[in-house]
Amino acid sequence: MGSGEIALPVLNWLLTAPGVSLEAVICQPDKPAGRKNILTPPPTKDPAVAAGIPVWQPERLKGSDAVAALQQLAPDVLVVMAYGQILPRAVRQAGRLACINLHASLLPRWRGASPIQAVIAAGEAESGITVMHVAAGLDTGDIILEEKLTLAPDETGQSLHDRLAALAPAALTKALPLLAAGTAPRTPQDTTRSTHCGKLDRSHGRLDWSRPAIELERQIRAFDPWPGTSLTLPDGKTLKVFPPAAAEPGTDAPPGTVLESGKAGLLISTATGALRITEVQPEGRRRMTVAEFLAGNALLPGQVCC
RNA sequence: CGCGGGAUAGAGCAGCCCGGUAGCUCGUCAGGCUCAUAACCUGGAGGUCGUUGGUUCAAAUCCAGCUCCCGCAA
Repeated sequence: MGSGEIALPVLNWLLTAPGVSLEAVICQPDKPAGRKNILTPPPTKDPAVAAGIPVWQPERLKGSDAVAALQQLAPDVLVVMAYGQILPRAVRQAGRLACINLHASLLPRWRGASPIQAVIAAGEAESGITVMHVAAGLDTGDIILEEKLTLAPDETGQSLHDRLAALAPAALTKALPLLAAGTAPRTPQDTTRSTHCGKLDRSHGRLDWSRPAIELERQIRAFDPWPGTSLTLPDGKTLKVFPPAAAEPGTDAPPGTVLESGKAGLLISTATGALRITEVQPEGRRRMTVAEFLAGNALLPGQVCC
C-alpha cells in the first residue's frame, strides 16, 4: 500500500525480489493536478499496472470493497509506505504475519506527514527508515528495525527524500525474513522522545525574518522542493528562494532589511545574523541566480522585505 | 473551460495603453587608467522584437489564431 514517489524503490523491489509475490497494490485515487487540472494517477500506479498487478484505489479505505478484498486475499504481510490514509483496524489485521509501515524518520522522532523536511529544519545529524508495526495511533507502532544515514551539510528535502527512498528496500530486505522466521524484534517507541510534524503547505514556506539566519538557511534546504521557501519584495510581489543560502554575521538593521545586493547575492538582515540568498524565482518567471535577477530588477540596500 | 504573469542581443529587464530609426543593467571583445583588481573610464560587436495571419503609408507597439515557459489554486 503506497501512493507517494518515495515508495517507488520499495514497489520496484517487491515486484522483482526473489521469494516475494506482490498480490495487489493499493494507492490513492487519481486526482486533478497541474495547471490544467488533469486527472493524474499517483506515482505508484503506473509501474504496478505495467507489471500486471491488480491496483485498488478506494476513495476512502474505511468500509470500502478494497478492505473486504484484502481480507479475502489474506496476504502474509501488508507493506505500507506513503499511502496517505489512516488504516482501519480491519486493514491492520489483514496481514497474516504483520502489517508493517516504512516511515522516513528515526522514530519516535518526527511522527507525522513531513519527517524529511522536519529533520533538516531541526538541524539534526541523522535520519533513516523505520520499519514498524502499524498501530492505531499515528506512527506509534512497535519498531522492528531502523536503517540510519547521516545528513550532508547541504542536504535538501529532495536529496534526503531520494536517499531515504533508496534506503527503504534495504530495510525491508532485512525485516521480511525476520517476520517470516518469527524472530523480528518488537520494540515499543519511547514516547518521551517523540516529536511530531504536520502536513506542510506553501504558507509554511514564508521566510520569517524574526527568526535566526541559521534556522532560515536550514528551512530553505529542508523545504526544497516542497513546499518551497519565499519572501515578499518591497513592492509586494513574491520571490521564491532556493538553496544554497548561508547564514552570516549581520548588523542591527531591522529584520528583513537588505544589507547588500550584488553579484555575491542578497544579504538580508534577520533577528540573529544575516541570510545570504543566491538563487531565486520571481512570479511568472523562471528560476535564476540573484545576479541575473538584479540585472533587471532594482533591489537596493536599505529596502525592506517582509 | 479554475485564476493569473510572461516570450525583445549571451543573461536579466524597459519600451506596448498614446503605432513612426531598438533602449537599460550585466556579460563579452578592444583600448585606457592603476602597484594591482571582480574597481573605474572610453569604444566596439551582438536582436528576422516566440510564431502565423490581419489592420495600416508605416507594427515590438493595435486585432485574431497558434506554440512554448512560469506563478497561484487544487
